[in-house]
Amino acid sequence: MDSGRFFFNHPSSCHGSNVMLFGSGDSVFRGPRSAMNMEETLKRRPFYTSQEDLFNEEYYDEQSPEKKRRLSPEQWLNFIYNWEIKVRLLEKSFEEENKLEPERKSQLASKLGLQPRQVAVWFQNRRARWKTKQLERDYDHLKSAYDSLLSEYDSIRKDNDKLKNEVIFLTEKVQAKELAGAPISGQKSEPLQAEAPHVKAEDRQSTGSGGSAVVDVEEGPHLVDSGDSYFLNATTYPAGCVGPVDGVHSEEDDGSDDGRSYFSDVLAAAEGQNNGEGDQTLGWWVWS
DNA sequence: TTGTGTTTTACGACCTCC
DNA sequence: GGAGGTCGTAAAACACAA
Repeated sequence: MDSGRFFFNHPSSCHGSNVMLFGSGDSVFRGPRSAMNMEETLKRRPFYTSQEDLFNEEYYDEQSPEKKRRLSPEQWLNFIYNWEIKVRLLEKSFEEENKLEPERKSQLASKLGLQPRQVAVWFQNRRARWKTKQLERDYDHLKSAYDSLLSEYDSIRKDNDKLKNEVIFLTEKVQAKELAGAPISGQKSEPLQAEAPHVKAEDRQSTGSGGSAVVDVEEGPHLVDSGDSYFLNATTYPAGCVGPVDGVHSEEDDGSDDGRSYFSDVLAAAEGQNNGEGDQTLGWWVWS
C-alpha cells in the first residue's frame, strides 16, 4: 500500500507538532498549520489523514469543535482500523477494476462514508500513480532488453571479426599455394575448411547467436553464396534497439489500461520478428 | 534548521464518448 | 451537452540530507 508509511512511523516523531485533528464521522482532517483557515482546510482536504494524526494528543470533536478532546488508545485504534479499512477497500476495488462506474462509485462512497466525488478523485489519482509505476517498469524492461541486445551485438561482432580473420588467413594460404606452383586447370582445390586454424566446425556453422556469417562483402573471397550479410539483415537483426522509442504509445493511444505495458504492442512486434529465427531475445517480457 | 524531494488529496482545463 | 477520463498543478505534510 502506498500510504503504508503512515501506519508504521513512530509517533514520537510528531512531538511538539502543532497539528490538530478535526473529526467528522470517521473522517479525520488535518488542521491548519499554515495561514489557511479551518473552513478552507476542511473543504479542501477532507480525506487527508495520517498515522501521526492518530497519535496526536488532541483533536476537535465534530459535535463540539471548540473543545479539545483527548482520544483514548482504544479510540485511536478504532480510527486506525477504520481508516485502513477504507484505503484497503479502495485498493481492492481498484485492483478489480481501475475504472469507476457510477454505481460502484456510489456504493463505495456510501460504504466508506465519503463523498462520491472523493472516491472518483481517489481513483483518478490512483490511476495516475499506477501509470507512473507502469512507465517506470516499462523503462526498466526496455533498458534490460537494450543491454541484452547490446551484449548480443558485441558477441556477434566478435564472431564476425573472427570469421574475417579466417577468410584473410585462407586467402593468403591460397595465394601462397598459387605462387608456389600453378594449379592444374580444373583441379579441385582442397576444402578450405580443413586448413582453417583455430576454428572449430561449430564456430563456422553456428556462433550460438542465431547464426553468423562474414559481413564484409567487399574484401576477400566470400564463404557465403548469398552475398547478403546476415548481420545487417533486418529480419535477423535483433529488434528493439531503437525502434520502440519511436513507437511509444500513450495509455490513451493503445487503450492499454488492462494492466499491460504501454509498450506492449511494440515489444510484441519485436518479439514476433525474432520468432522463427531461433532467437528469444525478448523472452524476458511478461505482462505485468 | 532549512532546503529539497516525495506522497496524497483535490481541482481546473481540456478531451473523448455516448 | 453531460459524464467521466487524463494531465498538470497546488497545497499540505513528511522524510531526509546538508
